[in-house]
Amino acid sequence: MLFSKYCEYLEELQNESGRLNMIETLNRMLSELELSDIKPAIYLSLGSFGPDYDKLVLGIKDKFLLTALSKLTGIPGSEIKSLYEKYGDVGDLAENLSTKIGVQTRVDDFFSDETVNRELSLSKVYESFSKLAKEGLSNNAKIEIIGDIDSNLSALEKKYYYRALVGKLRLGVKESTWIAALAKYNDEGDKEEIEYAYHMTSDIALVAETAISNGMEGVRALCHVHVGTPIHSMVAQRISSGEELRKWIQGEFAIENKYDGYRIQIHRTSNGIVTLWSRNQESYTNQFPDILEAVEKLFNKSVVLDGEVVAYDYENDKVQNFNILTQRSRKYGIEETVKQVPVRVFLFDILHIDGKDMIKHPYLTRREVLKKVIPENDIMVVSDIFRSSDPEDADLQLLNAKETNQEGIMIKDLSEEAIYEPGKRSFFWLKYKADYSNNLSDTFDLVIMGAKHGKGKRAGVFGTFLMGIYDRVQETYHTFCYLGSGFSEKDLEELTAELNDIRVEEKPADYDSVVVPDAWFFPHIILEVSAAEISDSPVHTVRDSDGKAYALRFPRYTGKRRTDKSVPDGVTTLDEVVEISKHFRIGSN
DNA sequence: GTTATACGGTCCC
DNA sequence: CTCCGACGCATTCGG
DNA sequence: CCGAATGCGTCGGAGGGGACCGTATAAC
Repeated sequence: MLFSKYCEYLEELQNESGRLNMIETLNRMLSELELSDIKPAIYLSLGSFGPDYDKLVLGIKDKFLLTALSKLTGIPGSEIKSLYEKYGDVGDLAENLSTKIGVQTRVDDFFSDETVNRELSLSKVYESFSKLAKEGLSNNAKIEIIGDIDSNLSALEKKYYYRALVGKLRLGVKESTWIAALAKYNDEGDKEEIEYAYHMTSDIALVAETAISNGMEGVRALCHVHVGTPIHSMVAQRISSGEELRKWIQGEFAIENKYDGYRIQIHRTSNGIVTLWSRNQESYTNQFPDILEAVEKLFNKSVVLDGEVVAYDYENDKVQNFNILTQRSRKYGIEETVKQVPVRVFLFDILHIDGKDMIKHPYLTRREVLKKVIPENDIMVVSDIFRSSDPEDADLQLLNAKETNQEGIMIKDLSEEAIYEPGKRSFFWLKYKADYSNNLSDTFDLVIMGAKHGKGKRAGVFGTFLMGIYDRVQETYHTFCYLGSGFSEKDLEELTAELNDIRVEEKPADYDSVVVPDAWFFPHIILEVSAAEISDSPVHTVRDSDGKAYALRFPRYTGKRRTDKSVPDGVTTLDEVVEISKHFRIGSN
């Protein structure tokens, strides 16, 4: 298929509303694709370049493309930047730049008369992305590659080419859309089976190719655990009160600690090859040689395990703060960091053992098998459960979790139906965190200091705000976090209009900020903000007397505009933050 | 020429 | 990770 | 009784902090 034809389909999707129409369009596209084009067509439509566990990473996002476009078109960077503020999308920007310089292009075409030969195929364009993913390319080399493709594209093609480069097609097409389309594509198509095959292989394009070349029989053959290939993890539905759990779980349930670490899936093939995988099917195999070694030592069967890895202080028997663990995600100096940041894996599930899938068994059965399989050792332990049938226990355990600085609790259905549901946000598992519950969460009254322009559906309004607290001693404002979650579209429109009236050219003298937003404002608007914890910050400027800086983790607008409070007295103070930071923390340091 | 810093990108939550 | 909004599907409401 | 209204769950795409990595550039 020609890239131009492919883009016409994308444009159609862009203009459609309603999932059913999109599915119909995707099916027309499918029927026209060569078999060899199916994978590129699907990966690209998702803004990706391969299955998650083995995809190309370009290292290109909007900021880079703005400088690239400036160099390619000769338009000054400042002008490109202000146009980007307007469009909020690099694809839309590239499309419109191209019509802007279209006159010159057409003159060139007139003399070269190669318009026909210039039509690029979908596969050709797709191949070009692998050139960009090569390591050690200079930025100029990348721009050259992009320019080579760009010069052969129409305005419409540019729109989707540039969107693909940043991995955001903004079409409303994701894996589940393709699953629905594939189910419709073939009369026998069973949506459940296609979805299941996808969750077991983590590769929607493989499932599509299989469905089209081998039919449902081929798809069914994919529906099992492939040891060595990551499976989509089951994740929990959230609840905000103990009694809410009765909506989903009728009988007995298990309460577990919710560990604040990385989700990890551990695979060992029958011939002893161990691989480790993240929640999003990225490899952890190189990151955790300590876990790798333990698995190699402890098992002699094929096995797939599910758990959470945390940084662990073995001396004091304490789970450490999440940010300590993140030091383990590195490419260099791994051996030293293994010693500096020891970890422990809390296992809570087993998906496969010795040639048999465990997925369809109830939780207690899976746990029994898991316990039997894990030998006594330090680094890999089976997480404890507390069995109960009383929702009040959930509230009690959550209180206890908050007291002991834990993230929250997990509640798991113990009925016979409660199987492992790969890839699902399942109601068999519920997560219950203090910051979901109104009476247990802390809030802050922060003042808007600055803002950045929104992108995509937030183009034209401010999309995120720089929020600050007030220091009564120094009489200065310090940045505490950016805030972009929790706003309705109306909120953003109103705030944008209001803020434009109090916008100032320069950063006010009493603002202490390292980060630089697109716009600065007089301190005036106060918003209520809630968060999960206070973390140490390398960029924000809320500092205690030791000079340690803080920021909010998972900040969101509660919807409460504090018009009842005024600046600066109504703004949360430095002293208050320092006080709250002592207990508003998950794990130990 | 070498080292330090800035900036953007990718991934975890 | 959190949140909003659009959509699809099921159930209830009201003429 | 049936179309309209409402409720609920799902999905996609906005947005957050932080550690690390790679490239470019400034400083030495």
